[in-house]
Amino acid sequence: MSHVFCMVNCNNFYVSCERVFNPTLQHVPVVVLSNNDGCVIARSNEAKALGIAMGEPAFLREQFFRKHGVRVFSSNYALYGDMSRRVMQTLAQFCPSMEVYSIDETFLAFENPRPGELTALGRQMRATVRQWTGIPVSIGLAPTKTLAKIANRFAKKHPQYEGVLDLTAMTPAEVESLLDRVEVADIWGVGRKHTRMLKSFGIHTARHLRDAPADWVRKRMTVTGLHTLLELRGRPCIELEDVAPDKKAICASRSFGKSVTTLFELREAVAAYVSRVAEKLRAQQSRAGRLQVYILTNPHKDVPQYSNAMQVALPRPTAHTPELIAAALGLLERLYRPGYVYKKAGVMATQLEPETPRQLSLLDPPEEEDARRMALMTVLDRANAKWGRGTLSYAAAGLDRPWRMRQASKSPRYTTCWGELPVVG
DNA sequence: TCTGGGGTCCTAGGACCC
DNA sequence: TCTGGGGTCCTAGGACCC
Repeated sequence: MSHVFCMVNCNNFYVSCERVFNPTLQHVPVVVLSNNDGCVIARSNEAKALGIAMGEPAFLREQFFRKHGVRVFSSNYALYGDMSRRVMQTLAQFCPSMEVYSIDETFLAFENPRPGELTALGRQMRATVRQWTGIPVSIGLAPTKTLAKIANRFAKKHPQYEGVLDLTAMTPAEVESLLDRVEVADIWGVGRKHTRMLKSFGIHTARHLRDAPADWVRKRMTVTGLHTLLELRGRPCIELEDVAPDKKAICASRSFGKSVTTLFELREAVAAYVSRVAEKLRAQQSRAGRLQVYILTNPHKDVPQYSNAMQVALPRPTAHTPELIAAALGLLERLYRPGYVYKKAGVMATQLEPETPRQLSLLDPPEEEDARRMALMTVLDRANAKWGRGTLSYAAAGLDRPWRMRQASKSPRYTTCWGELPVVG
């Protein structure tokens, strides 16, 4: 049995989501900013053509945006998350094995396809997603995930492929000349450090890496680098993760929208983040054995710097918000130093373990207390799911939250909020 | 006074991903 | 005024045990 991996990637996903609900954004430069309106994290083709780079700080480009009529949006994750779900549901109809890899990417695995059949199927998938969701996608097919990613890039970048490229339908010589045109930096799994290292040894393209000695790569780039090399040779090492494994760490962190100096404000922020972590723990039916809190000043600014983290083993694994808030605030008291301007705080839960199902009849008193507390958490989660995040929250997390992130240019939550539905007429 | 080896578990740090 | 957030995996090294 052999299968062909398929990578489906949404083109300029966040921008495409904005365009679905706002036709005036077609054919003009559009960018979407990160949380806190910090830097550029999505660009339309027109914005790319203007030379706007991924990750550029937005405040350095404000003049430029105005001058070139660039339409700027804060990120709207309620919208993008919902659109992503629609795209994935559409794709799932074409293939039983699917791994949703990120908000805008998914792998599919086709078993024993007939030669050449997948290009046509890819075209059909692409047209269907476009028609049902409004989102344009590109599709790459190959014998390994790493090669499917490469095929996907070509499908997206070169219009002659009409959005679909199947490496299994090409000759070895054709694949080779394609790998000649891929820089090592653009290979999935090769980052900045390894790029610099490889180039210093004269390895510049995917073909060079494919043909490098395996044991040398193993030594220099660990076993993950070896897997990349083997996958470039067409030997699958990275399997499809059909069922998403439980997360091993869950965190929540944010930069502040305004400067924060007092312990009071930090307490509110940390309590809010830890509430979020607790929700995620319960959503995965896990409890945390350890909790970490960190705070830091703005490393980009020329001000006195302080950054520190502390963690604690919890008395018992828990997903109970008040217990976690108490632990986090205890850590914060010890971390806090007055006299600094804080920019960011974060909370991370680790040593997660599954919430064990309990038999009600066998409860001893402490477990009964535990069950009662978790029942309250369930009520809270249901209310927040139904009426929106933050409907019920702990007072420790603050009310007006002046430290909240900035989102000056957010579009409506067109699809997930009754009050923000687009009006036709 | 000086001297082992083998194994496990945990954490920190680095590299990577989107 | 102003530079994102949330994860994974691998390895080295320390602590501890026999």
